[in-house]
Amino acid sequence: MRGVSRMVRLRDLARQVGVHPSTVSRALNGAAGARLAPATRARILALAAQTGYRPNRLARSLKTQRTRLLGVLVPDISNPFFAILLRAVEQATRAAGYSVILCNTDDDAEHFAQHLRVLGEGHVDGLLVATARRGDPTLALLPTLRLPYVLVNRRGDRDDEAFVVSDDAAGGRLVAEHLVALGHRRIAHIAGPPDASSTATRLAAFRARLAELGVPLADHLVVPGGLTEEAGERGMAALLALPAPERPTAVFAANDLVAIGAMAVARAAGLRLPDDLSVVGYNDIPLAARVAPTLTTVRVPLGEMGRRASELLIRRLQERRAPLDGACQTVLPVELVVRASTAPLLPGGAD
Amino acid sequence: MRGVSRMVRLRDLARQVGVHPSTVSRALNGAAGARLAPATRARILALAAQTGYRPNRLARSLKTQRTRLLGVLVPDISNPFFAILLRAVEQATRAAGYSVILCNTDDDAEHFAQHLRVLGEGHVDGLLVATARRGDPTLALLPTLRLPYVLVNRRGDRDDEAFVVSDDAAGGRLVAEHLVALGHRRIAHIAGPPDASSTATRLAAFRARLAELGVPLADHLVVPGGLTEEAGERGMAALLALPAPERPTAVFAANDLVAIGAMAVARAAGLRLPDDLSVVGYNDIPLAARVAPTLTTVRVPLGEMGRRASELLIRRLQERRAPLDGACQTVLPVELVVRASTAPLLPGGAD
DNA sequence: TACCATTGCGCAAACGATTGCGGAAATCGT
DNA sequence: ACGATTTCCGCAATCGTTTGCGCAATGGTA
Repeated sequence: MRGVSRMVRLRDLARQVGVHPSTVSRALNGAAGARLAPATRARILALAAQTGYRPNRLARSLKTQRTRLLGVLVPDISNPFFAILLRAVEQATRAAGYSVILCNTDDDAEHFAQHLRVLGEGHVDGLLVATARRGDPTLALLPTLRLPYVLVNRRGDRDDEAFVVSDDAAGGRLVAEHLVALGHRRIAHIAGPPDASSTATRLAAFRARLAELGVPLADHLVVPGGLTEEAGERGMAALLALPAPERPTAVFAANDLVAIGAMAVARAAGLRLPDDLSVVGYNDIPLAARVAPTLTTVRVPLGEMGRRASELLIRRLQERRAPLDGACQTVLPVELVVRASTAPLLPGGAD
Repeated sequence: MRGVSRMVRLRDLARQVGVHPSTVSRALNGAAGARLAPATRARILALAAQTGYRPNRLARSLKTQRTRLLGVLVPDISNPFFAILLRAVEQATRAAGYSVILCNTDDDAEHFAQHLRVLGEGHVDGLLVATARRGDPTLALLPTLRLPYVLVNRRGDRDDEAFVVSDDAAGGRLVAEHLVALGHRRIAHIAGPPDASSTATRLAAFRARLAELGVPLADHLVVPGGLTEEAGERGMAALLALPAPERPTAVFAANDLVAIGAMAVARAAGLRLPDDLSVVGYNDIPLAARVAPTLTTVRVPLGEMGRRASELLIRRLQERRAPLDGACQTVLPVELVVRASTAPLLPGGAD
């Protein structure tokens, strides 16, 4: 009705070849154990190729209950961290024959719930969730959709969920050790969202390791932040507002973007980096090696994380009702990358 | 079959209320001119709310031929430019009740064609294409899908296509004028893909304006590049390999990422920026204001572009077969943002 | 020739919604 | 109280596939 020539349907092929539609379906899908005369199959395939027949996915999906579409929920796609994660996910899922529906939540429960409502209406086979926040009641809606899902980068409240994350605790400890080894004693943190397991775990481990090393993290040197450059600016502004003797000599930022925002404000305030102030980021996005000074940070295997999560989800789609064994909960190792934004506390001090 | 309790269907509601499924459909869709007893409608709506009924989108889409899904094709989502564009698109389409299927093409014709094949199978209502490349034969597949589409950021070969782009010609001219005004005479360009209308148009206008100003662009100072930091590194390396007297005093990079890569290499080679070398980027991604030195660039209204393109596509979806009038081809203005990466040619020169 | 296996393919019922049409019931005017 | 309208809603077809079941040939064996 809508175009000049309607789309060619299975039924049309059947009529032209002179067989029943079901036969065409079997010929095209090469169903296992399809008892079908090679000659007929050949005639059908030839005509299909010639007419450029493409099966209607909607109809197929309605019947088979599988769409080969995956929903991916991320907080903010303009954040390079999630963009790179998404890229890896898209590549891995495409290789497996799936496409991706992108959902941006802005870390907002209402947006999250709204997306979940849409996704639950049957257009996706499974979910990849990078937006989990602990204690978020809307996260509990997830299991009610009866869709397989895998959490990525952030864990949720439950212990029986599939997830692929990186070792945030180890990352937090590495940063603590690095800064203390450089001689820093007044150390600050610009925090991420307190309810994201990734940033919360980092902070907890950072704090614990500092305490172990005899340099406890002062509460007033932990300022609230976020995941953006603006958050870094605000956080650093708060730290600079402290009386001079209380100001930190080193700052651990929730992520690289926050670190970059913080460095901009510090420099604008006349501080020399890293001499007057050491800054550490997190994630090692490509940019971290480009800013001046180049950023000391913790490398998270972003591509690996996206790929593993995608593969896990797809595996779980195939073997429905697979039990949740250890292979479904993955923690990937991280690595400290020392660059030019951190330096020993006292210039000239040997150790 | 698959869960404990099956999903509740239209038919189930009908049975419980004691009406025909078609009545339930009419009650829920509030069809215009739906003659329906308020009491029945109320009973149906109440039960629907109580059971948390959600219509099956696949079935609905099969019948109505509309999925409320849009395909978005971008070259590389990990490039902040496209990530930000995509974010704007996602926001605008969500507001209109559409979701987005993300397709990464890596500027590769084979990937593009592959995605197009999938998208043509009926899961999307329309396409937003940010990957157009002139002379690309696979781009000609686009109209064969019989799907409405809008090109964004890059134009194609045809004049009768809907598009929303920014004024690349004006951008190229602005950069030319800026650099010449600063006194530069040996000016280089690290090019983007020659078949992307955006970068090609910029270069052509840049070259033309330079010629008008009496500072023609030397062919050997136009080096091939790309859109990534690596491309910027390679491009700058090529320029630095020139004998010293031929080296440029200013470089216009295809985009901000390329500029950042180029600056890193230049600095590593011992050049002081901007004193020894001025660098101009393009797009004004958020990062451009964060690198050191902060980057002179051309601001492209990215959010506006994504929003306008989305709205245009959605409008064209609604009024099918709308003629392609002027409102379907939009060119958005750009603006030069002067920061610290460009400086007058001769330090101390008054003008 | 009769019988059984096997192969090839058609039939029809799904999947879960939407929608033009028409019949029955309610309402109205006289 | 009766015909003409109007209002409400059911019927059945449709969207384009997939798939269990079973009928008719075909081929092989006794």
